Amino acid sequence: MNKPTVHDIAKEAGVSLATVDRVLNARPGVRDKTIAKVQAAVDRLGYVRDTSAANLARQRQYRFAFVLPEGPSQFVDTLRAALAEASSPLVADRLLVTIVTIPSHDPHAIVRRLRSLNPARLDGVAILAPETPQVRDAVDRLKEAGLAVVALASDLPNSQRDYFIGINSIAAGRTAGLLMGRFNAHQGQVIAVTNSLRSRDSLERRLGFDAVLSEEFSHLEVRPTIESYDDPQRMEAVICDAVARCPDLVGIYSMGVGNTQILEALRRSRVAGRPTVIAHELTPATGQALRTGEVAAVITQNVGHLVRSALRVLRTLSDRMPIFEAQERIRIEIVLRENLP
Amino acid sequence: MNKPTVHDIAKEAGVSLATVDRVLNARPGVRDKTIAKVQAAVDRLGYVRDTSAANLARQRQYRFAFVLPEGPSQFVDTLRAALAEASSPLVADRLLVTIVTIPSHDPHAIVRRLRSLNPARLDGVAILAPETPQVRDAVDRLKEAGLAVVALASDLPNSQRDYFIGINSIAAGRTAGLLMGRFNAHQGQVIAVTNSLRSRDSLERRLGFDAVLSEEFSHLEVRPTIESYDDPQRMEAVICDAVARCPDLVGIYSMGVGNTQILEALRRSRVAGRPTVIAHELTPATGQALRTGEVAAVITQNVGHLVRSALRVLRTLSDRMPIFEAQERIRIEIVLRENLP
DNA sequence: CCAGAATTGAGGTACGCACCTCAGAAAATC
DNA sequence: GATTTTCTGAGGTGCGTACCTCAATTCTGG
Repeated sequence: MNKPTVHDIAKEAGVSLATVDRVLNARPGVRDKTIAKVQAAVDRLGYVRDTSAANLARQRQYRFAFVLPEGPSQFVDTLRAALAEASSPLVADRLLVTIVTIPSHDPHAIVRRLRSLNPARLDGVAILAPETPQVRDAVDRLKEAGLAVVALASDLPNSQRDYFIGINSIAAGRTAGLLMGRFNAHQGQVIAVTNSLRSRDSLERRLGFDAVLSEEFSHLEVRPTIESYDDPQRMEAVICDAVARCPDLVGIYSMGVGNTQILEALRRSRVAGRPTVIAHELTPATGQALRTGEVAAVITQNVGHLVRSALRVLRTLSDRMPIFEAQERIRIEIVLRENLP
Repeated sequence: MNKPTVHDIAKEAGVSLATVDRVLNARPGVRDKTIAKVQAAVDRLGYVRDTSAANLARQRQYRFAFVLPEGPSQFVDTLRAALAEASSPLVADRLLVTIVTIPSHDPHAIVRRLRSLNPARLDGVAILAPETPQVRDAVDRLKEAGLAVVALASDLPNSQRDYFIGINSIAAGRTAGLLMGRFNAHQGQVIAVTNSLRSRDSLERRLGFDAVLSEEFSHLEVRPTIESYDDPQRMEAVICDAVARCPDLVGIYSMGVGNTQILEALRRSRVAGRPTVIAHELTPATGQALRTGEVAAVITQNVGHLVRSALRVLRTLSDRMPIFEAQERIRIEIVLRENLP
């Protein structure tokens, strides 16, 4: 009737509490036959460990670090905000989250920062960093120290990270491509803009975008990617130039950071016929642009889910429990003016 | 350094443990001045009640009922599945969920079922039911019995329900309208199909859909809604008829249940030029249709979030804690072939 | 069969909190 | 100032689990 406890298991299995405890917590010194007896009793009674009591008893603290790039980035800002929001209920849940800021572009500095993390004082790390060999090594070191490591938003596929929390960039690019194609029935040119194609995410988005356009929307011609290299002025100049060069520009695909500058440049250059702008990441700027109609669609991932999922996965990994994949899959969200959150 | 406990509060406030306990649990018999002292100590130390320990101590069980319509509905099926999926971690969290099935269309039977719920054995109820005066009354009765009540997926706006977990139907309809307009640059007719416009959700979706089309896409003409009244054969006949009548049909908007039948009818009637089909609710059938290209877009809500959000809200309400709105807002999701989960 | 090792049992303490009792202190009332 | 009423303190118990110790029992291999 009531929830069975360890005592019930002990009675049911005909062993002592100590043995049940040894089995449940995978402690050594129990014969296989006895383990089986206890397991059977657990199954029969449908015993589930009471996590509240367990956490209380073991004085468990989940100490996680979130490693996020510094610098003005609306995406990272929203991420930080989401993390801050999520952390009020955390305290009550024995979760201790620290945020570690890393420089955006200096791989060595990133690695220094990662090495400065004390694995003895930490149970898990969530990392949002560009993939470089140095970062991979640093991640592997954390893994070897026994920490749970998840990649956040941007995957580190060749590292030992336990899990990736985020969306598939190629699929995100394909989604953008599909929208661009469906939104533009007539032929014309599309330009794609990013901060830098060295970023794997931008590259993959572009790959997906191009693939869909060439498979299905051959009436649209995609120009080579314009890179701005973190320079707002350059961004503006290059965009104005490209716009001028394209006689029948129908679409602009903004693949990464710098949405604000792109929008600014567009406002100044006064393109005729209002090209379809599709951007990534829902931020205050892109949200506002959706409202005014300057941006037709935003492809994004819900940062709230991102953060909560990362916390759940880190906790599950720390407990060495199986991860419930379906719940952790972050969806590629399409935001239009009418379904702004 | 460490998390402060009630003992720390007692020391800090210069009172006994018993008094701290009285204040924290709002028990009577404490002078205002003393309450203030304890509050001050709580604030100063940043004390947060350890919910694990608290729940353990008070033997708390959250007993919730989910009231869901019976009958073959892919949406409700996925909802049930999501609920089943969500409930394995629940047991460990002192959550006890029962599912109550109600007939879809008989308001009196629904009410009988709702009345049969024993408020003494329940802490909260999540209800997915069509809004009728009888249902409203039943909800109000539950509220008066002290239960937490949330409306699931479909709101019960004029009842005393504490919260609505779901998406705004008008906005969902507007989103569908915007997509329909953007996907079809040329003029033509659009037909809208639903099971019944008596359902408030369908009605509101239609309102939103029409509003956007008439505001922005006047080149599209929306025909009066086709209703099928739960009859697959009728649905097919009516659709075939409508398709035949529309010389330049460019879009079909499926507002509610019956997506499978609509698709079936379309396959048979072999409409020329492949109209843009936009449907609601992501189910196995609509997902498959997205893959094959028969459906251009699906407007949906994530049932997993729906269920988890409902559970969170019910628990929060039972604890008489404030709800963190931003986290509970369910997004209107647009699913295309490329961002299928 | 016996020594040594491996396994098991009995019991305890602790975690942080809820809830209870009862005595004693402080305040309010007359 | 005496008496009632209202507050407060000290202490205890229990929730379900983790983790520890020590003794008792069972199992091995020789």
